[in-house]
Amino acid sequence: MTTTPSDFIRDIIDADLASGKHSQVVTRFPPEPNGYMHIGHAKAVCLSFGLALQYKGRCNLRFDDTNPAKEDQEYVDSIAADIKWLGFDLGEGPLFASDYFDTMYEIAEKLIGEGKAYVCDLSDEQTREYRGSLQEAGKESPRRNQSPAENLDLFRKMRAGDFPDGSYVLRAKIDMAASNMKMRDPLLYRIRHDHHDRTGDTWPIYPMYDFAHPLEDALEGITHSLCTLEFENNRELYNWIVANSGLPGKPEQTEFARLALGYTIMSKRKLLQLVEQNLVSGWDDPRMPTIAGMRRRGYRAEAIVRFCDLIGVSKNNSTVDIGKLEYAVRDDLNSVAPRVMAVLEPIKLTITGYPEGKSESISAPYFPPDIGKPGERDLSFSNNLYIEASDFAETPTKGFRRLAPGRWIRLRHAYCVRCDEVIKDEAGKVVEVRCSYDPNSLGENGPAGEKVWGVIHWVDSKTSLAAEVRIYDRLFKSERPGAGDDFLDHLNPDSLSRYSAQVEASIGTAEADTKIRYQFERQGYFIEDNVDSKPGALVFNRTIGLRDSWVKSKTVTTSEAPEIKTAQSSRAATRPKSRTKADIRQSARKHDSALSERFARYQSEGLSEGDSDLLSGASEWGDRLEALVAAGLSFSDAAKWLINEQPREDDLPIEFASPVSEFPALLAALESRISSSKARKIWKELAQKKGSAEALIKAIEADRIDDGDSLAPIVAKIMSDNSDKVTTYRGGKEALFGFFVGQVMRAAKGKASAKLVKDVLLRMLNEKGDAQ
RNA sequence: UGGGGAGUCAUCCAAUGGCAGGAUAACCGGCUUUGAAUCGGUUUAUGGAGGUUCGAAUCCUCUCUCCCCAACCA
Repeated sequence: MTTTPSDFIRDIIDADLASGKHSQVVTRFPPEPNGYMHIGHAKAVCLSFGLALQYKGRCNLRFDDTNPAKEDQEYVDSIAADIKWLGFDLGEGPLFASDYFDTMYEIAEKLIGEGKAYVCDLSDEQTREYRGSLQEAGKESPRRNQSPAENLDLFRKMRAGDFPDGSYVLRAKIDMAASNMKMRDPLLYRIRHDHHDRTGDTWPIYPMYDFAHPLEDALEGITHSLCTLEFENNRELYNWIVANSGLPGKPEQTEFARLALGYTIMSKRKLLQLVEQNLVSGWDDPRMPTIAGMRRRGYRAEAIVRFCDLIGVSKNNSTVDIGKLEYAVRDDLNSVAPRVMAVLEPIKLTITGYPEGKSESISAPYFPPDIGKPGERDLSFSNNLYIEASDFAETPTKGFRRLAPGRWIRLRHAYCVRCDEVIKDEAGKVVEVRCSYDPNSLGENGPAGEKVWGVIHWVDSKTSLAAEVRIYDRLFKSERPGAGDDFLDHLNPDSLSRYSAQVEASIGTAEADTKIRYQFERQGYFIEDNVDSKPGALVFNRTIGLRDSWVKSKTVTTSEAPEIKTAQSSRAATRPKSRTKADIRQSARKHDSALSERFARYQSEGLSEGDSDLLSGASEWGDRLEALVAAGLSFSDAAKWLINEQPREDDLPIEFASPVSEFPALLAALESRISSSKARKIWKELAQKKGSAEALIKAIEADRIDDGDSLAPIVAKIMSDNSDKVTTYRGGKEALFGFFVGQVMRAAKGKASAKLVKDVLLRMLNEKGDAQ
C-alpha cells in the first residue's frame, strides 16, 4: 500500500546499524497522561512504533507521569486504547516513569555525592532572577557550594517530607553562565505533596522532566529517543544526565517537527478548554482532532496511518494542509464503505403513472464495479419516494444536471422519471414534485429519444427509516486558530448541522459487519454514531463528504480573509541581533595586531577584502595560507583552496590532524594533475589515515583514463542506453548534459577526468547529431 | 553572552556535487446509472546576492525571513 518511507531519522538509524553502534532499534513513545491523544501524537506514534516494526525492534509506550497534579488514569487508559486502535503492539503493556522513582532517587543521591547536584532554597522568583537572561549570564545560588554531606542531608529531608512545597529543590551543578539556558543549574527535583495515581503518597518529591526522561530512556535501553523540535535545547542536558547517571544505556535524542494542521488546534491545554467549557461534547466529539474524536467520526486507523506516511518526517516547521488528511480518509473509505442511499433534506417525489399500492424490489450492488467487491441489498420502489431538495431546481442554472420541470433524470438503480408538476407550500417552498416514469427504463435503457440529465439518489418513503444525520464542518474558521489572541474567537459557529434524514431500509437489517460505515451515494461517508444512535432512533455522523466539483464550481471564490501573519512573540521582537561571524573576526583582529597586520598584507598581495577578512579572522587560517604560499603557491590560488575547497573540520572525524605538511604537494598538483574534488577527497583521506599526498595523487593518475579513445566506448554505451535522452538533448534540453557527465563518470568509476569526459561527450553528442 | 534550529511548487516530502522528482491541491479532457472513483494531460518551486567547480538546491561568504529556549510543565 505504501512504500517504505525514507527520512533523516531512518538515515541516522541505518548509519548506526551499519557502523555497529547499535544492533537493534529501541524507541519509545512517552506521553504525559494529561489529555487525550490527538493526530499530532499519532504522527509521533507512527514514527516511533513504525520504526520498531520496520527494523524489527521494540517501541515502549511509557507514561511520563512525573507531575501528579495534572495526570489522570482516564488519560492513561484512553492513550493506551488509542495506540492499540491505531494498530500498534504494546508488548507487555505500558510502562510508567513512576516505576523508576526509586532508581531516579538513587541517581540523584549519587550526583549529590559527586558534587554534581545541590539542594537550593531560592524561591521560584529568585530562581528565575538568578538564572539571568538570554543575553546575560546567571548568578550562582548561595547554596551552590554547599558540601555534599549537607546537600544529602537536606535532600533526604525533602524526601522524608519534612519541607513544604516550594521550599527546596534539587539542582544540577552545571554552569550558571551557559549560553544554553537549560544548562544553568537546571532543577532536578521539586517538592510536591500531591497524591499520585500510581505511587499514592509515597513521594513528596517528584523528578523534573529533564532529569527523569533521559534516565527512563537509559533504563529501558532506548537507542533512538525521538521527540519534537522544541526539545532541541534540552538535548545538551539530556546528554549530561545520561553521561553522569552511571547507567550503561546510551540513548540519543533526535528531534523532528511536530505536526501542525490547518484549521486545527493541537494544544492539549486548549483542547481541554474546549471540553471543559462544553464547546464540544467531549474529548471524542467528532470535530475534535483527537484520535477518539476521529474514530467516532468514522476515520479508520488505516487512514490515519496512511496520512502519517504521506506527510513524512523532517525538521521543517510546517503546517500540513487539512486536505491531505481528508484525502487519506476518502481514499481509505472508498474501497471499504458499502454504498447505500439516504436523503438528507427530503422532498416528496410522486410517480403519477406508477400504480398506487404497488411495491417492487430492486437489487443493487454495495460497490461500484471498479471496487470489485461483492454484496448487494434490495431496494424497495413505489410511487412515493423522497429525493434530495437540492436535486431539484425549478429554474435550473447552467450546468445543473439534476431534476427540473420537463427534464428526465435517472433514479439511481431504478427508473427514469420526468418532472411534470411542482407543488409548493404557502411559503413558496417546493415540497413535492410529480413525475411520470418510463416503465422500460429499469435496466440499461433510457427513455427513447430523450436526454437524461443526470442521476439522483432517492429512498422509498414507504420503507425508509428516519435518521438524524450530523454534518461536521471544521471547528475553526481560520487556518491558524492558535495564532491570534484567543483561539475561541475563531470557533466556527456552523461546525455542526443536524438533518432529519430518510435512509434506505437495508440499513436497519444489514449484517453487523457491513453496518459500521457507509457511503451515502453522492454525499459522503457516514458512520452510525456509537454513542447516540439507537435502534429506531438512528444517528449518523458524516465522516467526510465526497469530493464535489459541482459545489466547487458554484462557490465562486470563497474569498476567505487572507491570513494575517501574526505578530511575532514579544520576546522575539525584543531579541537583539546576535554577533555574526564577520563581527567575531573583526573583533579578533582588534585584539590581535598580528591578525590585523595579515588583513592589511593579504589585501596588498591582491586578495579581495572579503577573502582577506576570512583568512585573517583566526590565526590558523593565516598559518595555513602562509604555509601554502611558502610552498610556492600564489596567494590567490592558496586562498581559493582554503576558503572554498578545504573540507571543514566539523565534517571530519575527531582524530583529525591537520596534515599541513602535505599541503604543498597536494595543492601543487591541483591545477595540472588533479581536480579540486579529487584534491578534497585526498585531503580527507590524509586527515584520517595520514600518508603522503604525492602517493595518493600518483595512485589517481595511474588509474586515470586519460585518452579519448578509451573513453569513447563508455560514452557510446551511455548514449545508446539512453537514446531517448540523447534525442531530448539534441532537441535542445541542455540540462541533460550534466546527466550524461554524471553517467559517464559513474560508469568510469570516477577514473575519468571531468574535462576529458566533457570534451568527448560534447563531440559525440553533437557529431552524431550532425550525421543523422 | 546569547544559544539552538529551519528555509525547495499553493501545501507536505524527496533529490547525500550530475535529469529539480513524488503526493495533495488546482486546471483541462476521456469514461461514468455516484458531479465519486478511475484514466490521460497541464500549470507551479530551490529566500536573496556574490564565490568555488566542467557541473551547485547541495560546498564557501554575506544577507533576509521564520521557529525554539529565561515553568518548581512536559
